[in-house]
Amino acid sequence: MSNERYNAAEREKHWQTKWEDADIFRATETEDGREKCYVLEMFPYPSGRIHVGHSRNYTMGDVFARYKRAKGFNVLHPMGWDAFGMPAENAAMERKVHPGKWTHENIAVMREQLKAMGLSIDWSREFATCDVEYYQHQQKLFLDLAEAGLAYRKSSKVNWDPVDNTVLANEQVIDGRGWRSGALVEQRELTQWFFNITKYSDELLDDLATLEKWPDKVRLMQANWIGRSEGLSIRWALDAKTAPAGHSELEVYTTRPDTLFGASFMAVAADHPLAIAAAENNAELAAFCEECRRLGTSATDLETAEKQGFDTGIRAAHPLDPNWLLPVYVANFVLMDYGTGAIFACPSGDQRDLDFARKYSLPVVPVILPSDADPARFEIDDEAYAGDGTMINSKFLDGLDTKTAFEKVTDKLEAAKLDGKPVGKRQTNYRLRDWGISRQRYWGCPIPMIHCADCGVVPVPAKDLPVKLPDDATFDKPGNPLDRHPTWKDVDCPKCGKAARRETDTMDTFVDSSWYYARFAAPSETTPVDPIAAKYWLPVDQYIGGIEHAILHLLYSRFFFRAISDCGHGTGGDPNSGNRGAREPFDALFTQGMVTHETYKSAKGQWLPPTEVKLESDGKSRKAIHIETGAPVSIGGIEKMSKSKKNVVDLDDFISAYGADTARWFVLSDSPPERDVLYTDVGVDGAHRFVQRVWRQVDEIAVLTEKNSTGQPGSFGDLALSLRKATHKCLDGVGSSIEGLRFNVAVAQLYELTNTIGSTLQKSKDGKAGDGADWALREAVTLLVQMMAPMIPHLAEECWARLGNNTLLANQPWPEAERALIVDDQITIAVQVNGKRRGEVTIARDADKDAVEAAALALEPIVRALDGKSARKVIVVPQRIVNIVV
RNA sequence: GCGGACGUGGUGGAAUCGGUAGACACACAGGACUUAAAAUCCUGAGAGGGUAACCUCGUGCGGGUUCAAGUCCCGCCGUCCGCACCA
Repeated sequence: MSNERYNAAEREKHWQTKWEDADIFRATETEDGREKCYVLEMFPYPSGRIHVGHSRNYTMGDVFARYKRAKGFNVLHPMGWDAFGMPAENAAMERKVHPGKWTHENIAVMREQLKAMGLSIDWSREFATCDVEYYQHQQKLFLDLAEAGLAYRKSSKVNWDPVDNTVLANEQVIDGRGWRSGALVEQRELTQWFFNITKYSDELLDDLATLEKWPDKVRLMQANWIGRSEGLSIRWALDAKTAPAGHSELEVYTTRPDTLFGASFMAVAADHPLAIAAAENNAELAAFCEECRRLGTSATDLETAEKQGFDTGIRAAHPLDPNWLLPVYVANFVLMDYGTGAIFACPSGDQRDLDFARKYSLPVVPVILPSDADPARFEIDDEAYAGDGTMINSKFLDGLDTKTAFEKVTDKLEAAKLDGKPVGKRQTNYRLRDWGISRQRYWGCPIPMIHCADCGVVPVPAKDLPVKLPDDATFDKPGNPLDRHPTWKDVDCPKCGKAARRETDTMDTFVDSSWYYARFAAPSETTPVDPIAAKYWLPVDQYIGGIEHAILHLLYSRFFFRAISDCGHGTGGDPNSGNRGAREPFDALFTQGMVTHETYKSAKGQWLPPTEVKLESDGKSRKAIHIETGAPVSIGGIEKMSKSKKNVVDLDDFISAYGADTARWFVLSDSPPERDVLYTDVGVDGAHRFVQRVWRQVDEIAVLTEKNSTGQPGSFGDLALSLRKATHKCLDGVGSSIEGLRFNVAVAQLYELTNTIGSTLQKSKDGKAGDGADWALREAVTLLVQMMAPMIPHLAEECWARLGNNTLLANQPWPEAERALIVDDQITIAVQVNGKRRGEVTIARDADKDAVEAAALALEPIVRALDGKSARKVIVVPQRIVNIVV
């Protein structure tokens, strides 16, 4: 017995080189007879280094890709870099390093880290979105979208830092102040580029139903995000005595016209034209509107802020009762972006309206009676009732149900006239807004447009692409480096030839990630998306990434792929014919959980990395001290591994200590993949022990069986047979677990088989194993190694070789389980009395109900539990359970 | 604030369709091997009661549906994710 320890560091490198030399992970260009399978993990932002937290996503994708390859699929498993973005520009400002240099250095490090994990990636297709070879195509896509009217300019709000004179991202606004300057942030209007995603609202919503391999929760979140609603727009006449000049009506959108008799006030956004007009000669109101603008642009801030309003003094006439005048407020919770930027409020039916009404002592009239409420006693206290019911206090609607009332009011208001036009109009509304893609930053894809004083906005002619980022930009101060570059924006107008200026906005990085998966199909093509390759490879068969992308990235990608397809860049469909090609980019989606880790803080409140902390335990409580200073360290909460909290375990450190296989095994073990997994040293030790244990086991069995490795014996003893059954059941189970991405279950099944092999091996060594045991052992470890191969591929190769094979395991087909060994003729099912388990019966698998019932009733514990009483009813679910009801 | 999810032993979790709750692992305890330790191997264990056979309770909390609920429904509590310029 050799029994040497498996040297992961050395052997992993060895097998990675073998795979690379054999070039086995390179995908074919197109069709090769096999069924295709495109496996993709959301590509990383090159932030610096890869930590164990990142590695989980890639490991999962890799297990799936390797498994599918073994199952005979033509697998495409590429990798690239989502390489534009703010951190590079921040690094440039802080460390005086060019964003491109910083990014490419990070990529170089991270590429090596990913390679050290032994991923089955086709590296020949790698690209970074910040390279002109990629973004030039994105510029072409932009031009085509603009041509098709899908990219356009309009005014919208940004967070403005008045000290740094720069636009801030939402995450750069902390408690209403700029993160660098500390200045109070204000909203400012800028003309910016937008993609017309709302044109696709209905398609994006309706097609969610076809995404059967997406998690329901993601589909639901997207549906709510799009937020299609059927409602009514209503024009309210303004009281001429109180309205500002030129304003005679106020249009609101509502999904609940049935509650119109519960209306108690109107509210408009601070930027609503009526608010602006009213503020002109009302300084207090103007100040209030200014205050609303100071909240910045983030929805979280706007909606969690205390509800505040200001009475404009304007009064609006109720559309169903011209003598009923309602006050018009400016309210900080009404958003200009949604509907018409104005609402009528029914406090009894909407919590936000109710809170507001209570605060400003406005009337609260209940108009809907819940079906289970007592009409005499029903009243609204501090909880609004938004559900359905019977109309009350609503004149001609009284007694109707909510839906009928909706129809009746709607019909009436559609027929009613104000200034000769209908008061009400049925309208489908969406919460989804067009996608603003302009960023006033350097490190992004330049928008290929030119501003000419005479010709207006002129697209850069396709022949003049790419519009390259200048290398000699300066990053010493805030603001847009493209805008202040001395010469870059100077260009001649392509139309009239006069001096003009380039667009200095760059694109949102979400644009980069909205089509990269299509580029992977043919990453060197001269057109953005090669229709032949795309038609073959798309859609992505299995997409894997974090749940945090459930809405934006995935929705943008679904939109962008449709939009570019409709401009002729998709999978070869013809937008004008019935065949529009593939519409959805991702056929199956899996959202994986994060790797979490404890956090540590010094007495001064600084985050400390785990490497600088020593943990001590006296069995009951745990203490942490700072290794260098010996100072006490407070142990904080368990949070997602992130650079900012420093609770990361570097992948290089991990691999040099334990090897890539241990890392892979660890992140797959225990936690279900869609849930978070907690990183602990003891958990890692456990994973590492397993890797070593498998190696020992294979080594021992190889030694034990190499002398007598004869053909399959004619008969097997009980022990050999039960090992064979365990092995083939495991094979069946692991296959379907990987297929269903239930990696933690696959891991448990492999542990179980290893345990069975271990005990059989022990008996064999003791000479008590009986007929065929050695052969069964060899079969078991051989299949074990093949099953482990997708998860811990290096060790599997090593074991494969140790078992005498001179082929690469990565090229072997997935083994087939023997059906006869999987199905038992005898099964054990539980027997309950009144739902409580009182015994179990072992019976032929195909026994009929009567036989099962008879056997169950004859069981000694059942007879005892029945205690002479006769069964009232016996429920027999074949192959599942017997329940005797007395 | 709005939208979405999750909650099972000391710990991570399993239970694929409403059908034996706690697979598998970690930690722990006892034993074997060893001069000793490490490593390895074996055994034990949800809680409570009982010499034992066995009994009772038990999947965040409170209700409900069902022969049967971790699983379905209603309400509550807690944690996490997203909210449009972080990626």
